[in-house]
Amino acid sequence: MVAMEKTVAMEKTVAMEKTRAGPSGSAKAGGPPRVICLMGATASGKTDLAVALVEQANCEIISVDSALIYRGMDIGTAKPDAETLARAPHRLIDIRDPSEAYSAAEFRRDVLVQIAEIQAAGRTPLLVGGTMLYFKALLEGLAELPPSDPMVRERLLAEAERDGLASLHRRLAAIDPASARRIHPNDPQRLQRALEVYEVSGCTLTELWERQRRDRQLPFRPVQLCVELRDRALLHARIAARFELMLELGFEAEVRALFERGDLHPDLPSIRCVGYRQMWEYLAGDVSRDGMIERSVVATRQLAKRQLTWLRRWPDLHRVDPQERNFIGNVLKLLGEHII
RNA sequence: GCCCGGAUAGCUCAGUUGGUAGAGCAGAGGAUUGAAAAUCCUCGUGUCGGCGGUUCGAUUCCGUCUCCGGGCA
Repeated sequence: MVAMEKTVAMEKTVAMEKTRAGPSGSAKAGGPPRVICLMGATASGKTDLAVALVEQANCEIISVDSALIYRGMDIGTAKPDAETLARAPHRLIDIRDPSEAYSAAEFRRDVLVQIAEIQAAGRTPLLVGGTMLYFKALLEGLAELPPSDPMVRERLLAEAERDGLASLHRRLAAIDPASARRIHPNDPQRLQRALEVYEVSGCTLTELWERQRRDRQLPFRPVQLCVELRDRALLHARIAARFELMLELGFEAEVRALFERGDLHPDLPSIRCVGYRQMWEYLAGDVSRDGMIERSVVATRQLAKRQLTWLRRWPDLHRVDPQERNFIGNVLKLLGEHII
């Protein structure tokens, strides 16, 4: 009887790990330490909540955001201001120059180091952000693949321009039919990546994915929270208001400084960020100021929508709405059940 | 007041030699493995401004009214 219970409990644990280690069960005694994952669409109030948590619990923030990594990109990324950062320091912000690239794999490597450091100091890591692929890379791992290769990418891009995307897709179908079936012929980025992996490693993406270990144990157990405004119209209103505020805070001058550096261009991941891309077009004289504002707000709404698509089917998520009364108190209570 | 244009999807507009209409954008849903704030996929019934007339049939032609531009007084 006792043995059976033990077996059931073990199976439960294994199942939990497979589904990204859900927060069910008591976390206080034993087991790997907790980390808090705080997710949510842009402009839904993640930062405010994170700062409040830092002030009321023994935790330390790590940013999970592909735009906050860039130095000199502060206003348009809604990076917390200096005063906020002094109160609630964020790790993994300002770690790249806008001319540089970053990746989910680099994030995974970096974030594991930061988590270990915070835990060694006796605190709970508080991961906050909206880059859902980064959260996924951390929680589920990535296959061992070669990093991107700028030379190969350039060659593939030239090939696509010369012979068309269909040609790339045909070539992929010949070497890796499974990937070709999965990747839409109009998706230049994934087509390029699949071919790049093959050219660099000699192995197909499909082969390398199959070698991926899915039963990896995380060195922590996540409590996953999602800040979600249930009213979409309210989210849209907040997005529009926030962009106006960014303009008042000097967003145009911020992008102009990048524009005038001379070494940056609109194909860079940094300049493709929401708002920066549109302000760049305005500075280049391609759209009017009103057009820039409209397109920036639209792009932000579309970003939020894509984030919500990730979140909608995300497992083991505690959803909290900043509109509810005693919002922070409720979150603290929820976390208290798992951590404190 | 007169003349000329407009009025069609949330927006900008195309179109129907008379058989009740379709693009782009927006929006919604989805995908997402080293660019991810990226990249890609799917989704289009709307008194065709109102009223009347001609017609088997009008969003289309005619009349009239309303509104919006522009011009002339």
